[in-house]
Parts: sequence; C-alpha cells; structure tokens
Amino acid sequence: MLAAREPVTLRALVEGTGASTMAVYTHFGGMPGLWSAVRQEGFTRLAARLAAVPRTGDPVHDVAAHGVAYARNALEAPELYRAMFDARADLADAEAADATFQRLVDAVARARDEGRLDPGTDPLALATRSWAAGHGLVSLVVQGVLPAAVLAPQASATTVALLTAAGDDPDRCRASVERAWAAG
Amino acid sequence: MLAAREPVTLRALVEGTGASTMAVYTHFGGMPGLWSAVRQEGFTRLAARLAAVPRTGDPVHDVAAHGVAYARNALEAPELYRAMFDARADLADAEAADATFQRLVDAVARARDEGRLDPGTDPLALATRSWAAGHGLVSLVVQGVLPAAVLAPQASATTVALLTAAGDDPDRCRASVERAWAAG
DNA sequence: GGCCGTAACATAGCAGCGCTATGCTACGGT
DNA sequence: ACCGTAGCATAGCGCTGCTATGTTACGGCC
Repeated sequence: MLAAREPVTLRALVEGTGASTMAVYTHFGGMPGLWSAVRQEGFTRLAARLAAVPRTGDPVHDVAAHGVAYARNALEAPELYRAMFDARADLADAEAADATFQRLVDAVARARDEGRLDPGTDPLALATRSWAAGHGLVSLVVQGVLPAAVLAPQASATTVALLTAAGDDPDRCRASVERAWAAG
Repeated sequence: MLAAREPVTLRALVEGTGASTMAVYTHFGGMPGLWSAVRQEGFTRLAARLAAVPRTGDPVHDVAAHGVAYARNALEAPELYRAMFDARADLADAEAADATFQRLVDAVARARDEGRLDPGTDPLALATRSWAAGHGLVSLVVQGVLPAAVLAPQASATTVALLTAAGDDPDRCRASVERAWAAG
C-alpha cells in the first residue's frame, strides 16, 4: 500500500485478509503502534544490511561500503525509509537505531586506528557527519527532489571529502571509496 | 498549532477566527492547498533569508554564510522546515525552490571564478552536495534525533571538507567558514 | 438611484477515519 | 467436564476533510 501510494487506513488494511480491525489493536495496540512496528522493521532490515558488510583489509573502503549498503537499503524500499524518518511518529526505538549507527562509528574508528585517519579524529563526530550527509542525500533522492542517478557520485564525492579532511590520502581515499560504490 | 504540537484540523483552524470552514476552501481549495501554501511560505522566508546574505570580499565565507542562514531559518521555525520537506505533500512549487537553491550555486560559482576553488569545479554538483549534507544535518536536528548543539560544528566541518576537497586551501577555508558560523 | 450578477461565506450533512465497548468463540489448565 | 482467558467480529462513537445549499454583501450597468 505504501508503494502504491494508497492511503494506509485501518479498514483498507484488514480488507481481504479475513481479519477485522480489532486484530490490529490486539497485535499493535492501534495505528501508531503499527507504524512504530513498520519503522522498527525498517531499522531491523537496515541493521541486517550493515551487518552483512564484510570487513576487508581496507578500512576506508569498509566505511564507504556502509554508506553503499545504507543507500541500497533505502533505494530498494523507499517507502520504508521514509516511514523510518517520518516526523509524525516519535521514534522510541532509539536504542536499536543507535546500535546500528554504532557499526559506522566502529568502522571509522578502525580506519583511524589503522593509520588511515588522523590520530585525533573523533569517530563519533565523523560518523555523525557522514551519516547526516548521506541521510540528506538519500532523503532528497527518495523523496524525488533529486534524481537517483546523482546519489552514487554525490555520496562518493562527499565521503571522499569527509575522509580526506580527516587525514586520509586523497588519491588513496578516492580509490577506496569508489571501489566500494562500484562493487555495491 | 504546529509549534504546540496540536493536530492541525480544519475545524480547529477556524475556531475563534469568526470564519467558517468554507473560508479555507475559498482561499486555499482545501487542506492540501493550505499545506501547500504553508510550504510555499516556508520557501519564501528561506529565499528572503538567503537574499539577505551580504556579498563580501570572501566568496568562501559567503558560501558558508548561506549555510548559516539556511540553518538559522530552519532552527527558528522548525515546524515550517518540517512542513517544507514533508513527504505527504508533493511540492509543486519546485521553481521557487530552485530559484532559492540557485543562490547557493551562484555563490559556489563565484568562489570558483575568484580562484578559491579548482577551475574544473562543477558549481551545481558542489552546491547540491553541500545542500544535501546541510539538509540531512538540519533535518536530524529539527527532528530531535541530533542535539542542536552539534549543528554548528558539524555543518562547519562538513563545509570545510567539501570546499577543501574542491580545491580551497584548508587553513584559509576553515578560517572563512568558521568566521561565517561565528557571525551567524 | 434601483437592479442584478457574482463572489464569499455560514450552515448542515455526507462518507470516511481511528478507536472502543460489547459479546461471542475457541483453546488450555484444573 | 468445566471454566478462565485470549483473541476476534460487530456495532457504534466522535472526529475528520469535504460538499451541497441557502444567504449576504459588494460592484458594474441602465
């Protein structure tokens, strides 16, 4: 129904399922609970995506690969991505989202610890910066403001800029990041 | 009503105004039209903000100043910013939004033409990159996912990274950008 | 100056929404 | 064999955006 742009109403949901509207209240407690479950499903899928990113010998590539996985997850289920960051429902499952975000923080920390980034780099701050930039790009694409074709080159360029500013060698960084986007 | 987190309903809107629900249909054609007008007002205010950014002798500072104005506009009316990018209403006033965005493109082009950025810099691409990153950061802050305190340092760092990657001198860039954020 | 066409509005009521009170039904423990 | 409980179907509540209809007030025309 999300993909078909149909309004998601309680009555339309149960129609054809043989169940009544009460089933939604038994299992989800109401429409807000159902939306919350949908959002949680979105974070679960994203977490699975990021967990599937392999750890290679190139930590900068791995950081970029997290971004690729993030973008692919959003583009393959844009409605779910939009629901995840919908403003009308407060996201109470912040701990699950935080755990997922921590994977990116760890990847950044590894790139620093293995000497690709400045020793003084704050992994949390850089990961936050990268996530925010990627989120903005993905949001605008998912919403149709920007065409999907700009996502890969823009995300790639932004990642290179952020990691280069954090100390990585520009050429080496570009190679690592573009390899991640080419593979994804 | 947006600021008070109250649901914006037709009947609640006209209550106390002496008008009836029909006035909304006469002037806006319905609730979607009213939301569209609200969003357009948001873009109008943003355009006014960006138009008020003075042109100084430092084009990189001016680029960053556009970001500062963008962020201030969003933080001073977060509900309006959220409405502007609400997914449930398609934004048909894309031409107005484009005209506003063009200001940033022009600022980037000036920074390139005055020699601060690489001659091969694509102003549209770099402006898009900057806007997307800023939009992501502002969205997460406005939605309460990130604390407001991280906005200035993160936006500043991202801007420096993007403009440095485009060819500006790192130290000079940092000085220009941080001066913009300190002034804003 | 008297008339009317039109634009704007108030009123009442429509279908649809999320939600809940109530009663039925089918299952598991004693 | 019994009953307590979990789950669900039904009916209906208040509210939503919206519309059909009647009313009013203003501006152009003879």
